[in-house]
Amino acid sequence: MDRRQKKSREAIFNAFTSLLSEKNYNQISVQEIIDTADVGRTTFYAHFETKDYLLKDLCEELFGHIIDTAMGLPHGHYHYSCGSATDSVFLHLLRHLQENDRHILELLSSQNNDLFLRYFKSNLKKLIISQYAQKGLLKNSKLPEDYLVNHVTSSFVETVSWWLSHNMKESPEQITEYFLETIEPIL
Amino acid sequence: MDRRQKKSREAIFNAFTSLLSEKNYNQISVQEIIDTADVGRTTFYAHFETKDYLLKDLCEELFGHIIDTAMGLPHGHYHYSCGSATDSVFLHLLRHLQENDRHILELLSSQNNDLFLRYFKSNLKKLIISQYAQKGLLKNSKLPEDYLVNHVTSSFVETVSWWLSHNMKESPEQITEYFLETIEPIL
DNA sequence: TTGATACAAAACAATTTGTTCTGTATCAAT
DNA sequence: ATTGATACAGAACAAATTGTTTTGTATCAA
Repeated sequence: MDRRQKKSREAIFNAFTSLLSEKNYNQISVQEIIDTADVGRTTFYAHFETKDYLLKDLCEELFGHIIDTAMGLPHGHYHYSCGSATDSVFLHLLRHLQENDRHILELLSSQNNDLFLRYFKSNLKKLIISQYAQKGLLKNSKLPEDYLVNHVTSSFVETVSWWLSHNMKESPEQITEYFLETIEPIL
Repeated sequence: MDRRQKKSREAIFNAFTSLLSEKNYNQISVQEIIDTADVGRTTFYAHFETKDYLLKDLCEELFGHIIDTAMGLPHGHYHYSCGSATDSVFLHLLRHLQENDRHILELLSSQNNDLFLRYFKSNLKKLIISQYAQKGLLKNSKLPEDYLVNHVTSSFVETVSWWLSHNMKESPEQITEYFLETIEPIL
């Protein structure tokens, strides 16, 4: 990709991220983003069709990256090693989040919380499916598989959300244990 | 309240609801709401400060009503009667939703899903707290109480959401069993 | 060096927002 | 039935926003 493109795209992402951490998505205008990023109006619309697409692209970069690295990991087997959870994908995800790559934590803690949690969830679901559902590891239950997948996914997202609202006082290991405590009994 | 006020307020709510079921919240302008509701611009702003407040008020009416009637119910004891779930508050809520009061289902199934689910969740949390947490019924566990409250609340909201996405093919009783299956083991 | 392209700047019409004015219709209370 | 209060419609308004278009310049990769 052209250096100029990359630079502009990055500048817009940064401006958008910065604005999102201090005000509501709906209250951010394209004009503000342009001014903050210090790029021309033409440039913005050359990169992003609308503000919604900007959000979508940003989220795909953020969560896509996190989930993809988790996808590459050797598949965990938390359902065999109840309790310890040291090699859970979930623990890996939490540690990754803790590194706060690209201010992702600010976004997940912002007023627009739910905006990002939604994208987080949709990406995470893919991971859950590829790691567990596809292998039939979620079938030992009275519950429909897609209900179970959704439950596990949203429970993890909610766990992260709760963790953030507590200013991440707990360790990733502790949070992983909390999470596994809620889902292991039903798997 | 003045009949005229009630009439205008109702007309705006209906217009808003109708628009929400066919397009995204962000893409609905005050102008559209005004035109659909057939009220003057002055009237709209006399009732609602902004579009966001309109949404907030609508949600409070919708969920406040449902939750309040559930609040009035004799407190359930699902944690004693594992499995049957016939007198669960949750079952009552599902039945209430099924009646589709004021097109609440259309809203909960709309593109703006998460918008309403957030309000649903925040109201539901109050109910959960008043029915269970306050009585210390959620303490038999290794998990922090507020984590547990959040888990139970969001699990129910997710369950409802899943139900809706399945066009509510299952009975409220069946859904209640699914839900209790996921949370009873950890209480 | 060259041709392609990403860009800035400016101008543009169309739309939106929230406010303010004037006059009218409806209300509840006497 | 009359009255005073108020909710309303309609219109006009400035300010801001949106997305597009045009023109010229700077930067790119080859």
